[in-house]
Amino acid sequence: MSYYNEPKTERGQETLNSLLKAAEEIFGEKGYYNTSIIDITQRAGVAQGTFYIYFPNKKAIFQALILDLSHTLRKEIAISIKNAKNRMEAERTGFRTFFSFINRHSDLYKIVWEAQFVDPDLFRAYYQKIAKGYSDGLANAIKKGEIKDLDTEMLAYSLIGIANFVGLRWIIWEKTQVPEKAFDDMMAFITSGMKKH
Amino acid sequence: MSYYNEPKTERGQETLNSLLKAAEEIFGEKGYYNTSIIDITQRAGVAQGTFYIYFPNKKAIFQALILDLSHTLRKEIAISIKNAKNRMEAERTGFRTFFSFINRHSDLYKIVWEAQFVDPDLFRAYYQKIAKGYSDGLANAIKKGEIKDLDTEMLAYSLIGIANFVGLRWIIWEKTQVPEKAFDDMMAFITSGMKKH
DNA sequence: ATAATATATGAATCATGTTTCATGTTTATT
DNA sequence: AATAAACATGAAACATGATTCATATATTAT
Repeated sequence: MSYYNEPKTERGQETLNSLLKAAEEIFGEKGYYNTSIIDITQRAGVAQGTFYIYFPNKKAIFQALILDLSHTLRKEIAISIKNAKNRMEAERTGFRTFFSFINRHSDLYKIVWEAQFVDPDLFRAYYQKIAKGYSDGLANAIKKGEIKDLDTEMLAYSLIGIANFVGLRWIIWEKTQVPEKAFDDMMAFITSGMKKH
Repeated sequence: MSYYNEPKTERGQETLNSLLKAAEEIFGEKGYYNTSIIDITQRAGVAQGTFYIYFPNKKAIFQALILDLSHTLRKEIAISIKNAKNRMEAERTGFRTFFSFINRHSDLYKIVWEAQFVDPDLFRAYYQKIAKGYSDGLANAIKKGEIKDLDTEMLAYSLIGIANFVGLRWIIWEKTQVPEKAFDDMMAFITSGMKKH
């Protein structure tokens, strides 16, 4: 299931890429509703009509971006925590990767949040998929006795919430890294919240 | 500083109230950008032009709603935690009040999140104000030795993040209360994350 | 080289929505 | 009761932007 028309030639693929790249940039800058097809095609360097060769409508390119983001982010985090020795180490590495990711893609961070208004079901699916993977990892850690036996779904959403709002405070608003002291304290808070006795 | 023209008569005050109420409902249902002035005036039962007697433009009524929400929510939480015996009890009560509030105002919950795209500065100010009050309360608890000495701003944003995403998962998406087991586990997580040794 | 397919163009077509304004009605003031 | 100030109306002016389409060019297959 794809939100765009698969190009059959090299040239077509390049045009599609230009459109996606332009859309990502401008949606990140001005938001979905303040972005016009003209904005996108102009930055991509193609005519207005060309847009509709690849996408049936404006919403479709937004949806395509969300899917792409979701995939890239989850993959990047999964790879980064692959070799963690235990759950606590996985959490620390996962948070680092997430912050690094939104640092490099602050435009996509905004895109995901706006999805709540452009396509609520997709927004929900996005977080549900992340939360599902998170929950499973936590359930595993509980089985191994690495952390307390708490409701894993609640825990997943809590940790996602922490990541999002701490990221919002420093990376999105301040355009800086999360200060080391804040990061360490955050991990201390999470760690003692989850660890046994 | 106000975003609307103060009515001088009883009749004017009623019309203003109708407009605000209608806007709150429709913004919550369809989002800011999918709501037209016609939608608002129709539901309020007044003519299109009447809107501009009270608000200079569409954005202004949205901003007025945010300010109103911000004020009501902070006040409600402040009152609810006034008589808490200690910080942990204040947290538990504060979370309960927050969830109850968004349960009664799920439309306003959506309005605040959309503010990020309609008026980013106002969105930021909204959370900064909440975070500031939260931080101060936490700093006080640290001084009293009730909780660990952690970066209070980080802690404030983390707790706001937890509340928002757990609320999103159950109250907004599922339209139910947060299950008791999840709520208790959430408080257990937060409590052991903050308490000393 | 020719036909078939894919890609590209941009002006025209729809569709919508914000804001203004000339005019009329209601309420408060004297 | 007369006058001024507030409030209300809805059609017109103004602005924008998504989508379609007839036409043209480029690429691939035969």
